[in-house]
Amino acid sequence: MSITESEPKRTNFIQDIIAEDNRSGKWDGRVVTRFPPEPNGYLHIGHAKHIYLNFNLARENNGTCHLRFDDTNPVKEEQEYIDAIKEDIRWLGFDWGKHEYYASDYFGQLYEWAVQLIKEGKAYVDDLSPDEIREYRGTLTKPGKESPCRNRSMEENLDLFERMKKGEFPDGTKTLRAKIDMASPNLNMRDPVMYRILHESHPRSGDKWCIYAMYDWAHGQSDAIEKITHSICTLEFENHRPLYDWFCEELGIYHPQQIEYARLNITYTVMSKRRLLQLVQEGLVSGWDDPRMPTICGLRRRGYTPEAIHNFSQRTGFNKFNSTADIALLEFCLREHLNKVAPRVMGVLRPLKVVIDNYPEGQMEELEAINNPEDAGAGTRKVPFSRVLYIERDDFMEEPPKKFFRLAPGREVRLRYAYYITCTEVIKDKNGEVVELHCTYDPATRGGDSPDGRKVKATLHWVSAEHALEAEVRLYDHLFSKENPDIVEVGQDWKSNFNPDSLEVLPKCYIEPSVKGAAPGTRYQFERLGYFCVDTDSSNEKPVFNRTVTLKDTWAKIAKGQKKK
RNA sequence: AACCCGGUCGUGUAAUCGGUAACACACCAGGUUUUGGUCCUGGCAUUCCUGGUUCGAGUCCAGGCCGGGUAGCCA
Repeated sequence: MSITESEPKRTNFIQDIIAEDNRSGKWDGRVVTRFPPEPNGYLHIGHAKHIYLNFNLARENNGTCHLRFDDTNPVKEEQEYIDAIKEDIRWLGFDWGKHEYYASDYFGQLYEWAVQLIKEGKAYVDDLSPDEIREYRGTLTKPGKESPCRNRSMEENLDLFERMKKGEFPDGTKTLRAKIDMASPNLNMRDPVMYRILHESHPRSGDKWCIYAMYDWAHGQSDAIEKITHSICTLEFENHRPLYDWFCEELGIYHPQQIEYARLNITYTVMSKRRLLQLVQEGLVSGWDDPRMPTICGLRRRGYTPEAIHNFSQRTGFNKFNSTADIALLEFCLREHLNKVAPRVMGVLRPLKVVIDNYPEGQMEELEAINNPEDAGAGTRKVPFSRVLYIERDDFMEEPPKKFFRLAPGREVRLRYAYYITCTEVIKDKNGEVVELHCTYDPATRGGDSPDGRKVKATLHWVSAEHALEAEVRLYDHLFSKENPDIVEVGQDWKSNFNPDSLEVLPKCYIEPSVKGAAPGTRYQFERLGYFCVDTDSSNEKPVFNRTVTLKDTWAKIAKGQKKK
């Protein structure tokens, strides 16, 4: 896979740890990482960054990266998500090869290890209810107290645990707990639950089990089974590390190193699975793959490239404190890549009819246009020109303010790759709205250059009315109107910051005919406007384009400044 | 004093043993240009505070301040 490297790759504290381990021979030079998603939802760009981290760390250190589904909670998990997750990782360009694993495949080993801990007096079956467990746990400032079941005999624990497994007890009536320390200042060490009873069919293990391991009991042990060297997770698991270490030590098994780093946050969006699910369920967006969503499938549909996401992952870096990346950086990474690979094309989003009065009626000629000035190998194409054209409404102003270089009455501009035209007449409807322009063209300027050296200050994109393709174009803006969606008026929640203008549908746009028949996912730059890609809703009868991201727009910035004054 | 982790330009990161605070985005100002795009040039922080060690501290020590995480039979 080619990743554009526009700046030297910076190091990070995790790579430093790996480099040191390789120097000291701690893992005999092995590097094995893993991406451990829970199949209970779709992946988002934060996951993409984690995937990028783990697969790259493995690749750059001659190691391997496993894909392991953390499927220990059958209540929430589904096969549908497993398939979608695999598709997303492949699209990002990573390959786990034969290393596809499931925590559910380890249920037997986990059970045996639990029996081992019971035999050693390090785990016990507890009869406390969920409420009682919470009460016995104590609080952040007060130690917990021991369960009356804590000192059951080893034989009784063994018998009870086996009967839990056999399904003799209803959900929630018993748990297996590690016997550690109810007074520990770390709540995770106050006899954490290892198994709960769940009479629930599992997507992979079916009805074989009715006791399911908790995260802390399953995750580290899965890492151990797979001989992971560096188990990388997010900051909120920092408090779990002592427990991660405790299980491996007490069991006397292979002991990977857990390393935590800060999860990704981005301005003007939300990132938690819970919130993304809420947006979908409450119909604020059309689905997980709504092009406004920061999900991988949403970004894909929007027209993002894997390379842009990789570069963004690299540039946001890896650290141990919370921060929020500017969405402008993501958009920069996107433009940077698209600028190099997206073919140029002309499309008019808000059409304004232009008649070239001195151009012969019924005549058509094909003008040569460059496909990508950044890529000489991309070649050229022919664009049809005729007497009636469309230009962008924004490219004409009857009373142009200072610094507006585009078309105005009496003014001459260039039509890209075509001719210089001069506006001679403005036609308005009864409301005073401009509906049509009449212009004259200079035949000597064919191709867009004036032989007499005359200069124009603007070059406009255009499309021949008769030859253009009619298309729907969907414009997207940030999902939320505030940089930090959590800043709200009293009594409101984050959803009150949802940006009502995040989607604008333009049902009747005109695109040059060369894009006809382009498959969904095909990306273009519509010159002077932005990058667009063919949506999955598109058909030959009705092409649909998504605006992936705008071009940088200096004029919009100036105009905004003028408006303020 | 619950415990754990952390604090470097507006934002995100870098600075190997203690040795001129660097890069990118954003922003501002210019240049080039048949995309007001791209590209090019320039501008923009004495590292949370206070003290200490040292010829020398973003880096080491002490105290403070501020931020995040943790009381699921979720992961």
